[in-house]
Amino acid sequence: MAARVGLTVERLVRAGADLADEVGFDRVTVALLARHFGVRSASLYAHVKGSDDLRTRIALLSLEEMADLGAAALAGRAGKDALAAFAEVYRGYAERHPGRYAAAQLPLSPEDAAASAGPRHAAMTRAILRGYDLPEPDRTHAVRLLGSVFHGYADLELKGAFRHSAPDSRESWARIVDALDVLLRAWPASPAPTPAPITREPS
Amino acid sequence: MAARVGLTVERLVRAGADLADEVGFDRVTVALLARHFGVRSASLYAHVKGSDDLRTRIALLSLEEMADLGAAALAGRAGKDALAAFAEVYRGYAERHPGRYAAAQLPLSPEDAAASAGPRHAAMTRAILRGYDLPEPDRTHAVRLLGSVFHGYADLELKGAFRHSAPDSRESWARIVDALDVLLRAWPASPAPTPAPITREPS
DNA sequence: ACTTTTGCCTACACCTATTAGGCGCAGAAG
DNA sequence: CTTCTGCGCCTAATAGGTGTAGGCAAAAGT
Repeated sequence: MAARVGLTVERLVRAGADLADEVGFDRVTVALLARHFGVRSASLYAHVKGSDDLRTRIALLSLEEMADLGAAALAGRAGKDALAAFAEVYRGYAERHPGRYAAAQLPLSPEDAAASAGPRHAAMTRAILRGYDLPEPDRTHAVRLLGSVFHGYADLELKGAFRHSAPDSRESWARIVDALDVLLRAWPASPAPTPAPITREPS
Repeated sequence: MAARVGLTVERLVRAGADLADEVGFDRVTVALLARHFGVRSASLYAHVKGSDDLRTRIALLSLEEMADLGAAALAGRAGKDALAAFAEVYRGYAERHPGRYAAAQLPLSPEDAAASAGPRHAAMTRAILRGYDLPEPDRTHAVRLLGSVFHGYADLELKGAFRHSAPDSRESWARIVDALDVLLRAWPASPAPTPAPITREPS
């Protein structure tokens, strides 16, 4: 029939990412993607090693896209402005591309992780903190906090955690960014003088 | 052969949760669970509606367990003490029970969500905030922030995001809890009653 | 002891993943 | 313009997971 559809890794990964946004990342399947191209499943194995490889490539693509958006958002901004813009990239990306965002959460092998845009994300978060005045161990703690908030909020929102309760999610997000800005200015100096004994370890 | 193994929903769900902790939540399968009991897959369908039902029940169990631990941790504590204890429940649970923690992230149907321990989690987070002095819309924003940080941090740590970099994750976690305490005390007042025009809407 | 329940089994139909090997169209070589 | 060659997509086939229908025998109720 339609001989030579013209499959390439790039086309497959792109289509796979789109598919993820439509039906959910965990429902992206070699068979489904093959059907989308009007081709048999086996044909994809010439371009992609298999299901895992496909998913990994979609994850890497998503990380790159998000990093590019982040870089664009940070260009020419600093301080709270940069913080808000970067935060909006996360939220916006997760909203517009739920499947890609889910893909970006896929645990990667150390090699893939190192080759991914992950380090760029970390570097950008660090760059945002240049606008605040944090000495070194704290800067890393702050990077981790920001990463947690951005990811945690986007993830919870995606799962609908805020969908059916009172204040609109966008409003909370704006207020949270405000709060983070305040926090980064008032970041508590290194170890508090209270070495309080941790009391319990349940279960 | 071994007639009547004595399957029940509870035993299946419990074993499924343990299995999730061993092999990962997404690798929990009806077939695997059946093998674990030395039984054919079809036999499980008398107790559980299917794969989705099984997963959902594991998710609900995990949410309950976490809520119980949270309640125990909060008993008799207030303020920063309560905050730190609750935070530790999240981190500790995710660390000891990665599969269950992943299960707890499963998106639930509205009915299941309402019947789950999810609302208890929200109520406990709200209770923590009683130790701080936040007026009402802000309290909800703060609940969402805390939820995001707790979940985001646990999730990232589980995926190994902090595993191969400088300061130990536990240290960051302690410092982040400190920072959240500071933030909740210095929470920025709501924006002026003047509905300031939103400046820009990118994209 | 009998009947009823019901727990687990066999058999099947259908889906996805993945491998092995075949055939033909596209572009290069003559 | 023909012929050759390769690679791009195919068919075939295996393995494992989900889920349904119906059977048989052990447990439980009388």
